[in-house]
Amino acid sequence: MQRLIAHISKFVDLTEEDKEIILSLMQYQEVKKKEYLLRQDAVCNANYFILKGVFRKYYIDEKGSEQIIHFGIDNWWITDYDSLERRIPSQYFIQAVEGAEVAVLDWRVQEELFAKIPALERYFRLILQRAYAASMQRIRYIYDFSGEERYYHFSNLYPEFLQRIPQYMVASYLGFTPEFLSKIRAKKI
Amino acid sequence: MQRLIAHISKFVDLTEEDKEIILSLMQYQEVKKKEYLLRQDAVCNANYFILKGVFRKYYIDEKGSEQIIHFGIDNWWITDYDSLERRIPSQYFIQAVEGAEVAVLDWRVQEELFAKIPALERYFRLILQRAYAASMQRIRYIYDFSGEERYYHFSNLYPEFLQRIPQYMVASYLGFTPEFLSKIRAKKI
DNA sequence: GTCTTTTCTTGAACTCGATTAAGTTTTGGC
DNA sequence: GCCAAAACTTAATCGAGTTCAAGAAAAGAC
Repeated sequence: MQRLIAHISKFVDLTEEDKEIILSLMQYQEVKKKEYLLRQDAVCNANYFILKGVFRKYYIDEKGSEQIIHFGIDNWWITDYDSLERRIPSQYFIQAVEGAEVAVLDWRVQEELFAKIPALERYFRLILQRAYAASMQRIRYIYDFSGEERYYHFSNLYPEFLQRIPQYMVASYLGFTPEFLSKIRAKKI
Repeated sequence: MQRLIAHISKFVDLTEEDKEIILSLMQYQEVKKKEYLLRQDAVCNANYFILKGVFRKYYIDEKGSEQIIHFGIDNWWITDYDSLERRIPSQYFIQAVEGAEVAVLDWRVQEELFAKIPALERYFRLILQRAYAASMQRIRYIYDFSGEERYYHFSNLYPEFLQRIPQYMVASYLGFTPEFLSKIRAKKI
């Protein structure tokens, strides 16, 4: 849980008392591989800080196949903000790709925490700015580069990550079929 | 400027004094067609609330052509948060598509405003959540639907908007060529 | 009003990546 | 260690959308 405190401290100043309040109001939770933090049609009840592990956020598209829109890794928050804040059913699944540990911030506790520590409201504003910018960047990659280029870019940026998750998930995240990914890899070797 | 106050009030409670502070610290500005609020390589200095008009946020891609990643319309904020917050050169242009009016929140004033009115920090957190969710939704559309489907979806959602902006901008936003858009339209009629 | 610039259209050739339908390899449960 | 399930590969065919090039129409400028 110290990783969470360290992360928040990179963005805003916390007193010792603040840190204790945060630790007392958030839950540590272990998540097994393939376990879900959120399922489609359920209302999202918490924001999760990933202490360790990998999560994927996906939905079932028109054709009935899984489409990954986001990977959550160490030191990122993962949730469906739209469902969480507006208390509406989510369109997404959030599932552990490998065994993981998270810090859980329940939505009812969140308000209490913001009231006690206003700096946290700022922290989340900054986190969201970062997430939003990353999402814009993602759209850029989709538009600017071919599937092959996106794959090389991704594998250069996260080489170790590529080893940890199944290829069909990478293909889904990058927006093409597993068959096409096979073809790209065959070309290279 | 009352539209801005009305908008903020939809998300958080403001006292009369708060409203006065906001109005006193923000600038009203008229923007002519084709004028820029931000250019690539410049550091973004403000967040703009669109009172009236349409803006496009775009960049120059690898091949040297303009790629629109976002349209800003009435009652939305538009800026490059990454550049604004981290004080780094922007990758984007923000340009008025038609004559417009904006409320300007300078980055130096922003901190002052947050200090005086903590509710605003919350307001921007909520705005960003919404923008982030919209961006995710955008990625979904790109992955799930064909160019033709995206066009019909867009034209059903914003029929009047379609009349106001050149078609090549719509094509760029939807992620295909103007030629292809022409073909889609030819089919329909 | 005419002239220039901007925007839109049309058609032919081409390409990236999807689809389908095998077969192969790897992983995990017991 | 064995078997089933999950993950990956290969190859042929097909289609959505690009590219290039040229011309038509619309919108500003003076």
